[in-house]
Amino acid sequence: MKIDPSSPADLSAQIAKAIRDAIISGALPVDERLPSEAELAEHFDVSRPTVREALKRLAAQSLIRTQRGATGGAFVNRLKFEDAYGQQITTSTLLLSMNAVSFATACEARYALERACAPLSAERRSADHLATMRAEAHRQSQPGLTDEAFCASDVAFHRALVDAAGNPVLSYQLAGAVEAMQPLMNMITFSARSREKIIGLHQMIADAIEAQDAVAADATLAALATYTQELAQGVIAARDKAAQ
Amino acid sequence: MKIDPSSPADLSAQIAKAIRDAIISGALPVDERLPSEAELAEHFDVSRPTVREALKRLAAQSLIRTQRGATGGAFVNRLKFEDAYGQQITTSTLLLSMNAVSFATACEARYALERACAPLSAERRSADHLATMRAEAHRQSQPGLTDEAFCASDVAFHRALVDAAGNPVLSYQLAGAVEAMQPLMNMITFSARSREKIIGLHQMIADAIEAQDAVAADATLAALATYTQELAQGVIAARDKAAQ
DNA sequence: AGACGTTTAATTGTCTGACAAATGAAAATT
DNA sequence: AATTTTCATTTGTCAGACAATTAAACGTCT
Repeated sequence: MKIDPSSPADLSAQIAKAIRDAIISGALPVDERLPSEAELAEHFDVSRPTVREALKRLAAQSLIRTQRGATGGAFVNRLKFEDAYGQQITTSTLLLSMNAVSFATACEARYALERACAPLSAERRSADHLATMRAEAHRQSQPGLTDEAFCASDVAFHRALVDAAGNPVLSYQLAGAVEAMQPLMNMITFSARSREKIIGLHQMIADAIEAQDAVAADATLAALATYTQELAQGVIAARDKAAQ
Repeated sequence: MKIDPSSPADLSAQIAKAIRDAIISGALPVDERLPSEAELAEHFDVSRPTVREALKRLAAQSLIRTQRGATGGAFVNRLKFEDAYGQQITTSTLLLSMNAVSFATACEARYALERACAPLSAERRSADHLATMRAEAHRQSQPGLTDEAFCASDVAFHRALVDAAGNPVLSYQLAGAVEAMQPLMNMITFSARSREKIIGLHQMIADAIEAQDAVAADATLAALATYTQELAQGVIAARDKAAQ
């Protein structure tokens, strides 16, 4: 293969793209061993450091893994949902923080997505997921909980709700949406009363899921979305007032 | 700063993580210039190639951009929705193809997500988005269209439907779900009759969105989901039969 | 012959030093 | 003052070397 040396892009970026395309197209199947760095360098007519930079780019996307030793090398990595979660969360978090995405926009997206899988969760919920939801709701009611811990438990609750749908693709898609919201949620100071109301809604959601009542679950999620927006608006209004 | 040389992880991975954490935490704001490669090498007590491998990892995630020249260097990149789309699509596509995700699972996730934003699309649709949907529906009715072109137009139609919700976070989340489905959809051979039915449903969706009728849009999307699953089941059944 | 230690070859990880290319700033020239 | 030239800085690339790791091949002893 040849690489265009007159292209404006870095050689390592071009090589990474070539290998990435081969992986996506299926030309390089999972667990296939790539040629050694020395062979790749000769093949693309570049030096080994350049090849290594390309491989590191792919490793950063979890597309390959490397192993040292006699039978080592770079192998096409089976992308796990777990790996994809991490990347999704990093990307989503940065997208929200770097693009001045409003709380309202992010919150709307989050609850729209959650409501999408609520009917499926109601239909398929296992005892495990229900137990997790109950446990988190109970944790949230404990006194002395910091706002951060409350938010973390909130994320765990909603994560269980989403996982209950039993669709890994949905879980993966929503992981970013829910977890990326946490830094924004952490800005909210929860009063005892607002916590009480949220916990009450959480319990209602758990009840609806347990009863396999999709309509009730959807309605309660909608109420939670509305209430969360109200809380945030209060915080924003107070902050704006203080800024004056 | 110091890097643990006894850690099992590569030095470049550790350095990349340190810088990535600094970006995520906000310690390194957008457009901030990182120290030069030579300075980073001295700072982390490693060689320049090692620093470069770390920077390439970050560049692969669009976290930094680099520029040559006197005032060049590596800068913290403002992550654009556009960049995030690309990564999302790549990741989602590979997740589906590498993990033997069934068509049913992927399809369910896709339509669940789409139905989540249909009410918002109905409420906020602009003339632009409606025009795109109409144009794609019309393109789909043209004779002589290959299955691939039909699928591509299908993606464009649904993309417009999602974008009509006017929520960039939702658009970003759904881009992966919809586009990653395309390779799976391309496996389906569309008969003239099935195309006709799909186009009819598309037109009904466009009508509902235009009329701002969220309920009708949701119902039609549900019908489309069911029909798509039926088509796929037919293909799978035929394939299994041929395999015997 | 079989179990166990040793050597060896292959491969990635890291370092050093060097040069090319780009680029903006400073200096020189018109 | 405007333009050109020079220069310093920084990234991009290369060549070569050595260390670390690993599994297979080889020998040795029982």
